[in-house]
Amino acid sequence: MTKNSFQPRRNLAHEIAVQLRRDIISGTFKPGEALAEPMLAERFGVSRAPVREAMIELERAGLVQFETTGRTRVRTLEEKDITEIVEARIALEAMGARLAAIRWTAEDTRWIEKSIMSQEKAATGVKFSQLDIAMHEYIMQCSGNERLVTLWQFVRWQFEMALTYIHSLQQKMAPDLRSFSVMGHRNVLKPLANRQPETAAKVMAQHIKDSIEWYTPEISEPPPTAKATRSGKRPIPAK
Amino acid sequence: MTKNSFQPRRNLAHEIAVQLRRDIISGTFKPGEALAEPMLAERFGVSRAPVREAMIELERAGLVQFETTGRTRVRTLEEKDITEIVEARIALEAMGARLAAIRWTAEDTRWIEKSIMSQEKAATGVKFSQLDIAMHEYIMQCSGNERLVTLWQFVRWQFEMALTYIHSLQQKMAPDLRSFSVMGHRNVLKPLANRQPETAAKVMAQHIKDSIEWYTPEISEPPPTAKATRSGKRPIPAK
DNA sequence: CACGACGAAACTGTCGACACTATTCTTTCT
DNA sequence: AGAAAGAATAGTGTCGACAGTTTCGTCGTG
Repeated sequence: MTKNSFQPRRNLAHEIAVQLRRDIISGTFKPGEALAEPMLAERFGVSRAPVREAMIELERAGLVQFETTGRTRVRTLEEKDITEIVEARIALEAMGARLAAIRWTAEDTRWIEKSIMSQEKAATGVKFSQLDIAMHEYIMQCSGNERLVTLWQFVRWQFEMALTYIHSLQQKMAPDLRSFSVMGHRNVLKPLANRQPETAAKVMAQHIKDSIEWYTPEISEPPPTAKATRSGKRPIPAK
Repeated sequence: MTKNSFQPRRNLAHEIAVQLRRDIISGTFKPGEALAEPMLAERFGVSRAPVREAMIELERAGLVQFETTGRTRVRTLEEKDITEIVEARIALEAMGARLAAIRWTAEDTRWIEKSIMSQEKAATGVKFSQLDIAMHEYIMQCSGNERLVTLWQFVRWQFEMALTYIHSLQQKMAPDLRSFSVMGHRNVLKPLANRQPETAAKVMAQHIKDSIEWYTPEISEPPPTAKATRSGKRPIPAK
């Protein structure tokens, strides 16, 4: 695997961005919710400057959106957004798999096999998703294309946020979904290990398309409107 | 064509980012060159705050890079970078063409035909490239996937920057290169107009791959090292 | 002459302040 | 009571300042 040489600034702003990203993905801040700079500054115990920079970093990751007035809100998630995210994932990961197949090593195979074994043992849907995403990330990095990985990261976080709003994953995972996904992963590994770029691309695209078929029917909860989530000042959780 | 609903903050920072992007793409600031915030603040007649935000926006577009110390430099361009950019373009634009073919309209066909006619009349390589990129952008927006377009924009600016360092484009365009490119565009239009997604994706990928084959042999100038460009305080050009 | 240490200059990260604008609440009039 | 107008509250955009750190230039020494 080729290492990704991208290194973000290691300043306060980045730390806050990481923390805030976690909060958004985990649902602490809900879609449509306003993110006021003074509020966040107090929450993290810093001034507004680093918060502002963190906002920009999150906007680029597609987790928040700026209004024309300058206000920032957590990005809302609708049917169309899921479609877009998946289409973007397919575009990037198909190419990622294609390139990864070219440079694939025996060590990479071992890594994936180990990951698949962990996936089979994952107790919850959440845990499984984490392992799933980690595996996809590994393959992307095997592509050796730093830019492709960077672009993928943006989609990845949006995807993780979407997963939070898919109910079924929050509970114990359906055995058939798990075995289906694992089978998909085995199918992906095969052309990679055999160094068949075109097949790897095709199988990866199909795998992503398939796995989302299992999820989407479950996206029942309509994203709460901004008004609904803002009503009543939510107490600021302790840092 | 579906309109892209993304709207950036319309503040000073964004204006500076746009201007600075132009300066980098046009070669006013050269790869490896340090971009000090006070210097840019003076150049644009603003304080450091908007400049800082502009830097983050440019970093996301891949035009500048942060060092671990916090310094910002114009991103360097090497052989590998061109490869990465092209691979990313293929990934995104193949998917873009695939989706665009689904929603393609007669109006879109007219737009492209008009663009191709302009391309045939373009006097310089630079002008041709602009029309070329505009056409690719149009197709991306026809995909109807806002996220795909956003991701593509990042690669696009890096690609434009790379073009600046391809000498042949700066001069009068070789007739055979032009007719070759135009033919490629006609080939792309066909499956789009016929609404053949898979063919459109394949042809678009091939077209990008082909057109870069014509360029790359010309990338002879090694990117100047940071040291070379920093020697002697370059006078700040008037705004 | 090369090289390392020291001091000066420059740059970044963060903060608090202020003007201006958007939003919310209150009051008044129909 | 409902709507419109105005006041108060909250938030954004930008600035200048300061501490800490890096970088650059210079001087002294082997």
